[in-house]
Amino acid sequence: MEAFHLLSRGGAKFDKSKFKSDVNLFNGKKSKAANASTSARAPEGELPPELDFFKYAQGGQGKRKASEPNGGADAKGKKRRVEEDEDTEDEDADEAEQAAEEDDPPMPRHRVTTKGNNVPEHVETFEALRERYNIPSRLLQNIAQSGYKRPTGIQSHGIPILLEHRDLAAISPTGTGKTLSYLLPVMSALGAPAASSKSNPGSGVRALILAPTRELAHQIHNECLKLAQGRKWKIVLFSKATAATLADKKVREKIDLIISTPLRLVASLQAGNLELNNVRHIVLDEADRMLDAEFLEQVQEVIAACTHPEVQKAVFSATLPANAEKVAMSMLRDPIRVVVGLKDTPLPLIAQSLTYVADDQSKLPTLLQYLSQPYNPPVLIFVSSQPRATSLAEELVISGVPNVDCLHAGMTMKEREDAVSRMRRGESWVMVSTEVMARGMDFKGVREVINYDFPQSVQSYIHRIGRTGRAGREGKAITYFTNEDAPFLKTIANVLLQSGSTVPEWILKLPKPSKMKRREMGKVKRAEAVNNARRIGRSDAIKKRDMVAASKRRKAKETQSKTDGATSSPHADGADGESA
DNA sequence: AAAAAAC
Repeated sequence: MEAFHLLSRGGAKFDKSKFKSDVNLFNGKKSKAANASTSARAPEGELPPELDFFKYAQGGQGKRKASEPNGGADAKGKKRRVEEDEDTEDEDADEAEQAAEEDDPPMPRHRVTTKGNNVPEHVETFEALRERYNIPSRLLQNIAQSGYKRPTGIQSHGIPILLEHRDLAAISPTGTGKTLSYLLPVMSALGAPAASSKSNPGSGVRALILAPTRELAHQIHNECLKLAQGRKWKIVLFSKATAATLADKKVREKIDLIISTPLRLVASLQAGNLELNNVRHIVLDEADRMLDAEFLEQVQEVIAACTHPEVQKAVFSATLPANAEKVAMSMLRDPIRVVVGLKDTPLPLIAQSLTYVADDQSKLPTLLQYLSQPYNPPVLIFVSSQPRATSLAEELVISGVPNVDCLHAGMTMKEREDAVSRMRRGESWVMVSTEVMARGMDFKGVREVINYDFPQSVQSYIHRIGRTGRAGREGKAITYFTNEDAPFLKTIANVLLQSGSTVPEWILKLPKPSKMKRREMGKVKRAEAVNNARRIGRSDAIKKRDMVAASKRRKAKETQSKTDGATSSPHADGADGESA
């Protein structure tokens, strides 16, 4: 483990300034290319995709099915719909300068469709919001300072809806500024800080934002702090530590806004340490994820605790499958539904491809080969489990790949945070991760995503590759597939087609496997997974290292009673614990 | 259809 950290961080190898200039070079080139392709495509009018678009957008649900047939038929460039989007959702606090230097990529507009009663008119500029809704000018200032210039599609439509206190289901592609779409209205409605109105018993937590991972909650919190500059609101990123302070009622009464993962909040509710009866705004980010089986109960419990009659609810996501949408709509009151671009379709800005790799063993050589040639760092690599993330990262380090990092939820909070910061600072060239990183995370610099392990759903695919191509930048996504992935290959291939990437003929000719067949193959896959898929490569080097580590641990245990906290790397055992 | 994440 220590070897891993040393190697991957290896000071000598990492030449930051060089990296930076590479990045700049890339940016310059790319934005020109993006401009060119935009202007080339848009004016030509590409009728077929446009027509397709309207068909789907107006039809509402079930588009995926409808799209499959012609996806196969007209193939290729045809399916490339209008360029959409983009905005400037930026990231994180420490990224302000980076944003400044990268400046504005082209911002093609998305088609937007809305459905619902009395839909408020959209705005073209942030200034228009002040005229119409009288939102605090300090907030507008902070928005400008954070580098936001023009509202994106979801912002110009979603913000007025939320400012008029309507419930909203918003579907907008990855990297198109959803975060600001809900933060601005919520913060605009927040009013005076709870701490300042002691006489008012109706203060306390007035807004709640729920996200599926700690990392995403943290990122939202950062964004929130930027918008809140100059105000005295107490904006809390919920964690074990902050939850512990809530035993004191005075502390919780001063909170204005909470950003949290659901379970954390449920724990505090059940402990009787939190009142949500004055919450006026609830936002579910990554809504389809928040409403799937594992989270639904928790989310419902939180929502049930928000008993104020005027509570406004909003759900946001880049994907919203029909069943999730049903659940979402049933929670909302007289909702408005806004769809930007094509539902469940990635951005055309992302150049996607599929790579055949026969079987699991063939993946590592393929990846090493890829990384031995010039690529655009940072690359984000997705695998299907924590142990696979750990061992793939180790294999890469051992193979001499520079600046390799790893991030999964089995790591300690500190390790996770450190990994994210390295990523944000541009120090990671190759980041190996699990689904934790698949949703919402906004690393502007990510130019390439590799699905080392095949994604388990269309939604997962869309979100994973959506880590690149953000805010109008171009991106590249490669997906490895093995024979075992065959049953799900065609579904993903159709997603590629829909978003303007090309797919080899033979894949399109694959029959759609029957449900039974899929189930059968699923079984085989699972059985094999149990047998061999925990670790990636199992090189001799790693085996040896593991044995050494194991014996060290044994020794450490024996002497533990004496030396206790003195071990140099308490976290190493945890992260490496699965090595058995 | 299934793992990851949430604590």
